[in-house]
Amino acid sequence: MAKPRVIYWFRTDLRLRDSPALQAALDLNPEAFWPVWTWDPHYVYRARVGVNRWQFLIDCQNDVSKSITKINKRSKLFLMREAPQTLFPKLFKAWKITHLVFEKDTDAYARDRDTEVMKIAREAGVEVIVRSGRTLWDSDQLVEKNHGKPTMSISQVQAAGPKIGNIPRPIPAPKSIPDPGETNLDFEQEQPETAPDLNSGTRKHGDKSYEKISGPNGDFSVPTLEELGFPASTSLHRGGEKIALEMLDKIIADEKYTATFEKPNTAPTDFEPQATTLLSPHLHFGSLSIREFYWRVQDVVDNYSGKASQPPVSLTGQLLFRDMYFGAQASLGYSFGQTLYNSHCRFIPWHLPSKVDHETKLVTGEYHIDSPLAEQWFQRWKYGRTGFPWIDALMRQLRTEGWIHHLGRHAVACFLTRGGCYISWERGAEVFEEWLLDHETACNAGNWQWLSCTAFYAQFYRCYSPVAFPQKWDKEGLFVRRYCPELKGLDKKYIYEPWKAPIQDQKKAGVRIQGDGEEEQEGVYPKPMFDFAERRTICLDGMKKAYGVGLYGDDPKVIDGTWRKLFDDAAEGPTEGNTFEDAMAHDADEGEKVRDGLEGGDDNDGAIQEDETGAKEKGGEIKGGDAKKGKKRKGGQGTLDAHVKKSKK
DNA sequence: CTATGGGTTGCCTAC
DNA sequence: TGTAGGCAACCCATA
Repeated sequence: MAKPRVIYWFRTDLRLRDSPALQAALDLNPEAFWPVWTWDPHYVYRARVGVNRWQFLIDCQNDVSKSITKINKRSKLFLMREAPQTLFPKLFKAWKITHLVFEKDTDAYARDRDTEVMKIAREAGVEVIVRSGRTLWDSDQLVEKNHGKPTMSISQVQAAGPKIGNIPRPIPAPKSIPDPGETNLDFEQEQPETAPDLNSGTRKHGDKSYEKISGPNGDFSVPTLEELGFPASTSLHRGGEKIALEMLDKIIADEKYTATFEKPNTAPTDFEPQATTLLSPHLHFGSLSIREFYWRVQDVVDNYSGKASQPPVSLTGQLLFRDMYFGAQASLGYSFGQTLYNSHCRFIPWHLPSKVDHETKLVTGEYHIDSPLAEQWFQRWKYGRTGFPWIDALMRQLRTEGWIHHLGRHAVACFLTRGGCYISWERGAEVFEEWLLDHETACNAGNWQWLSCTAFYAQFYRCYSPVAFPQKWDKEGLFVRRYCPELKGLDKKYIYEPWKAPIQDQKKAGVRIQGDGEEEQEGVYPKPMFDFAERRTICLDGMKKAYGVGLYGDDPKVIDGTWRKLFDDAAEGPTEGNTFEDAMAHDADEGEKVRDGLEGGDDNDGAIQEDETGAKEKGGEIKGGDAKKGKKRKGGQGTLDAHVKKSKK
């Protein structure tokens, strides 16, 4: 019998140490062994990936490639610029492959992709070996032990996990890797569908990564940002297994930190160094094994002489949350990443709701601009120009460095959704998806649902203040001064509410608090975009109302638009509730028309119609007639006074 | 069935 | 400077 000819398919497991799937591949004792990465157009064009995360991925790929070459100088990571679904059938044949091995991935798209690849392999007579390794416990098993239901609380994970068994100890990196076989390719490269390209806004020129299947030099090398058309990374956080293990070593060496870590007591305002581990991007790309992290920490905890912290606040507790979100996603699939058709996500009539294709039941990637004012708030939030320094500093840190502290994420997420703007959590999740180095679909969607009180968490009356919360950690405002340098000279008395600084103080500090942040101006910081206390009250009322109505994303009333009957106009959000009698008539239509009907857009197309550039900055346009028109049309949407009065009755 | 306590990470005021 | 209780009130697991 011929010896195995094996492709090991790297995906979110960019490491050599503690990779159960890689070990399984090597255990086949292959005659020829190709470590492969497929440059999937779905990731390149259809996922939101900012330049910093591209760099991190490339770092990880280069590092794993180097590590392979170190063990066998004839081998490396063979990066092929084509979708796996079309590449593999050709590759199986050309290289006479007998086995395909990879780590299990429960992301919704990954499942579809892998199902297709497994079918292709079966047809080609190639044996597929899949090993779980991305989470503490296999997510499907976790769901099974949770009575077949998505894991929606940490106590469920703590009950279900141990029923599967103990968390395995990490296995060492392989000491040898067999030679690859031939690497000639005598087939054509399938050209990808490049549109829509969700990353076109970041590219400075067109993507060149599909010009040749083996790369510009024909050596299967890892792409460069230049090849992808992106500018240079702006983050100092770097990827790769080597770096990840060094970081872990450093953390573990500090026994007290490791054993007594309590997440809620770490300061979100700390920078250089940050208060948490910064290992999350490595867990995402797999440059660090989750079991490696778990056991290195657990061993310190077990040997600690003092009082160690416990899950869920401890370091290992953080990993449980990750498994919880993975379990929820494994069970709910695509719907976990959106509100509509999500059986476990509460329906709240947020502003800027996602557009949904009712045939596929999936969000389209676009959204309805039901309120120009909300859109303006959203843009100001995204680019760190809200006029609230704590929020702006965090958003600027996120954009330039790709990472913010977990509690900082709480602050900006609460502010955008239930505690300020009343904008859909899905808008915020998209921004995080683009900018976070550690973006993990399951964790991102889960945490946004948590913070917006649509799932996992329900105490919506606990609301983060953009002034009081950072005061708890950083009275001097050092964090704000670092990321909003125009406020550097301001007295600490005003650092979180600069609009209160008298004009003399502003002059002394060399900053003027004026304008709406639409355009950046040297020495100018915008006024706050709303009165936070007022907005907090309005949002709280809206949440109370929506909780009372009690709809979830898969409710027929949510899908067909009749949810409006259950809301009145006192509820914040584009409800136009029971005063909008004709809305139902429009909703009888199918598909996109349903959502269009929901707009109640009859005579105001100019004000509410979004266009291709809708998500981009609109300059002064919003502020002009449109904003006024929107306000008027919504009758209370932007009229804070009316809402405040109503909320006080 | 109801009652009760807990839930990784709120804010404010009083002592 | 730290802590307790009120605030208004959510869901869920358990008894």
